[in-house]
Amino acid sequence: MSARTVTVLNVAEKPSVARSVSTILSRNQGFRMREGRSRYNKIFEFSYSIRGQPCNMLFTSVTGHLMELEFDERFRKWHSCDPADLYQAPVRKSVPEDKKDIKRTLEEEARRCQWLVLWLDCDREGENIAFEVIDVCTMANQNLTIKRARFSALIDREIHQAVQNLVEPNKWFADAVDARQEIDLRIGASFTRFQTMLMKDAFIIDTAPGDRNLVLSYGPCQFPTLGFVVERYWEIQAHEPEEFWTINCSHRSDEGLANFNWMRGHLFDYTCAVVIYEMCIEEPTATVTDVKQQEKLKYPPHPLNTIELEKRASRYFRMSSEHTMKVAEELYQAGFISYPRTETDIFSSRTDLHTIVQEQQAHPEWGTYAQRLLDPETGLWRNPRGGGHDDKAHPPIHPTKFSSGESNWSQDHHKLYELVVRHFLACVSKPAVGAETIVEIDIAGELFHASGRVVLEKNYLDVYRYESWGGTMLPTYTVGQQFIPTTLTLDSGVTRPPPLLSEADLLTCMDKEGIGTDATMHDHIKKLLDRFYATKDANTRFTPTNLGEALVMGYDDMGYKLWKPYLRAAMERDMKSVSEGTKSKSEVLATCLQQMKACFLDARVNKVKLLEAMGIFFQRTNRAGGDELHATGEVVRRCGLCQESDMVLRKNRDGNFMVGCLGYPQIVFPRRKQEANDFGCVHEFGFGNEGKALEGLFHKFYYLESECRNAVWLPGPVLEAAVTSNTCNTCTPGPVFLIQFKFRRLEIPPNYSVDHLGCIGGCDQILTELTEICGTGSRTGRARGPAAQTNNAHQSNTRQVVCMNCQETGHSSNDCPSQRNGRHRGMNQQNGEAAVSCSSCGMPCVLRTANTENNRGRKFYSCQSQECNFFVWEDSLNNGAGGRNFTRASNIPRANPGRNGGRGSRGRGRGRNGSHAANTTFVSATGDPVSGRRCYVCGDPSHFANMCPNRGG
DNA sequence: GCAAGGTC
Repeated sequence: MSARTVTVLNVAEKPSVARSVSTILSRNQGFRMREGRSRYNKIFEFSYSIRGQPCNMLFTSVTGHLMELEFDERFRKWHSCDPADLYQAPVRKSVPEDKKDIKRTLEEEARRCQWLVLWLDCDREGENIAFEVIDVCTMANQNLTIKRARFSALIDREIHQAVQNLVEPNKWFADAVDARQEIDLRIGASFTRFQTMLMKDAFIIDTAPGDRNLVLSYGPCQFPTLGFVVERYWEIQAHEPEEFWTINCSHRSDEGLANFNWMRGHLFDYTCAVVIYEMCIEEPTATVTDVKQQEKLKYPPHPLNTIELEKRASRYFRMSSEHTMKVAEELYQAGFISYPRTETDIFSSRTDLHTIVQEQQAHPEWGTYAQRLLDPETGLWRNPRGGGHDDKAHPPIHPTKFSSGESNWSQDHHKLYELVVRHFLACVSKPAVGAETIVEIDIAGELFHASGRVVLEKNYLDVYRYESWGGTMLPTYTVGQQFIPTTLTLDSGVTRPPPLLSEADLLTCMDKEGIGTDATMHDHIKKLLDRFYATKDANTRFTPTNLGEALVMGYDDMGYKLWKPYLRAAMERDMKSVSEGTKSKSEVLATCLQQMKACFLDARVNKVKLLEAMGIFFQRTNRAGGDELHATGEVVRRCGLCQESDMVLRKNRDGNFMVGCLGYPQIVFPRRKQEANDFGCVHEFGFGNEGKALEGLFHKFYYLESECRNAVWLPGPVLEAAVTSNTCNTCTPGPVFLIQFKFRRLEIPPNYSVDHLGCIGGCDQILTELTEICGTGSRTGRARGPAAQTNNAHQSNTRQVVCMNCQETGHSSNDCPSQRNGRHRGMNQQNGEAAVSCSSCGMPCVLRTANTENNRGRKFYSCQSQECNFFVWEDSLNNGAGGRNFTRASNIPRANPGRNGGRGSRGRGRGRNGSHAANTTFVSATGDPVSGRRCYVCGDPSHFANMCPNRGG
């Protein structure tokens, strides 16, 4: 070896890269391979010349991060410190036991070298690993010259270019990761310890039966992932089914059948739909007004990256993302597919796509397609389009070796390899071509359209059998042509809630909000299942468990969005600033940790919210842990209503006090019946009889059998309240224990004392006055999630007030809709607004405001009589609703008059029957009684669901 | 017993 020769230690992020780069750089003379201390990380040796400098190259690798961040020894045990201390506890990086052999290899080789060249992946994590390697190597040899190789693909030109243009390692990139690691560790450990220790002993957590090592973990990625699942679940719970109507038309001719859809889509206003429908059937001749013909293309998917692979495997094969990655990793290790952890969905122009296709020509199933693809005469080839993502490190996932199946492959290996190959062949293929025809017709001024499609060229669809593009033939129509429809029907339907999130949906949410990386998303999803926060059904759809829902609810009640993706997004922005040098690592760490510590301390002060949320779903133990809640409450008196249970003093989640009966239904399950039965719940509140027709669509509610809803709400300004041993001399039946109150000074009139020893038995004038002046702390529940604005089914999970007027939950007697309407009516009369009498029964009508999706804010009059169904839109009285005559329509039974109350409408407004129905008959354009779908409750074609005699009330 | 990120 020449005296001028330097020995260079090269380190890659993984063994495969060390081998690939060594292969490329030693192309002329080859390399020698020898063992290192770690069985996976071999050492490759070869000669090379860097900018004229002869080098003896040693090439080895690590396996991802070499070091781990951890707390100092004395903070590691859970009970060693207050979790809040974890925001300042010293942390240090060290090499864990299972990486010690790699460290020894690096140390030994570094001692022999003059240069260290870092070949870690060119992203922030890679840069951070580079500095871990530098740490280890410089400890062994302080005289090393340190350089970084920048490369974006493992191809000859790129690698040679990288080694001839070595640069300095980027400390900013590494700093960003250091900050991320430290924040993740401190937040994760503090919240996890806090919530686990708080709740594990306080509740019987039957969601995780028999799991003694139950950990209620919190993490900046896993919690927002859970948040997505819970939010969708709440959205479904909050959904109010709304009935709508649509007019359908079909026409059968010699050439076949055409189904025409109403251009208005559907209407929620039944009256309006009927009026239009009647106009159509009175004048049913259809005139063709337009015939459009156009060519449509269906494009193949973009080249495959990790998230797409996971999503498609989940969609096509119901494979979990975690399992997909395991199988993909094995296929990669065996050389059949390219590196499976990649963001890239565009092929580099240097990739030899044709060669990859050529290899697949021998396959019995798709070989012929590959042959056609390579034949220029077919014109099937098309250079792939990218989706705009490039991690600059790895190409899209593609086949790297031909296989018609290996003997050691499982079904899933076969499926996944096939998906990778078919996807690859698809994205180098031409799009499918179809001819689309749209025919528009006019019936009595109403427009309808029908469309048909003929697939002219399947192209990529021939190989990508996971996708289809249905064709429907349409008879020929010409503009001006007239015909009488074969059927013309008014059909009803109901709006449906969105489905539970599927695994593919969840990945989309995470990707969109930047939760996790493509290599870790599946881990976070799996963590939800491992921690018993969510379950996954056979359709890969996720439902939160009671535990998952309670945790999210608890933090939500505190007002924290810790379960939302915002925290992670903010952290990600900070990391970016650090990597760009606009903020320093210490600056970001200081501000972020300060904020998070404040948040942590506040959460701890408000831990009662978490305990209360847990208390909704889980039974308490007698052990320590949320004793702050006074869970059982202090007994004030025997309940005079049920005469079975005690009434106890309680503080609700908003900090308001009440004295409630212990017989109050503690468990309210918006869940499956079986679950309810297990808890002895027999009362069912659902959707009346139509619930049968909607079974599976909506959740019902089950209450405990021996329930008592007796409650006395205390004045809102109560700051503190404690039951004393003094009893009231006047109230019976006794004893009624007196309560020592402390009121908030600013919230009560000046002539009242802040301290008061009071009685809730009815004798206490001061309590009565303060309640009248200041109101109580009762509430009607909150909206959760975007869909919860109108009415929130979720509130049924919380302890609810029972209205003394209508005996329904969801509002107090102060807020009872029936009372409210009464008040409105009074106000209207005071204001001199026109009062309307029912044209059907003569009773006065109440002016109400609609709260349905399509008519929110619109005013309508509704007959006060519960036996009558009359209703009319206010604006239709004034202007005739755009010229249409509604006089007749108002005699037609209304669609959903009680809708303004949502679930609370049961009982009221359900007294309608078919009394008005006889006036309206439904016939097709041909004069026959209409056929097809009608009432969705009983299926009878003679009426709609709103008139169904089977519909409950 | 805690996080998330690498990778085997």
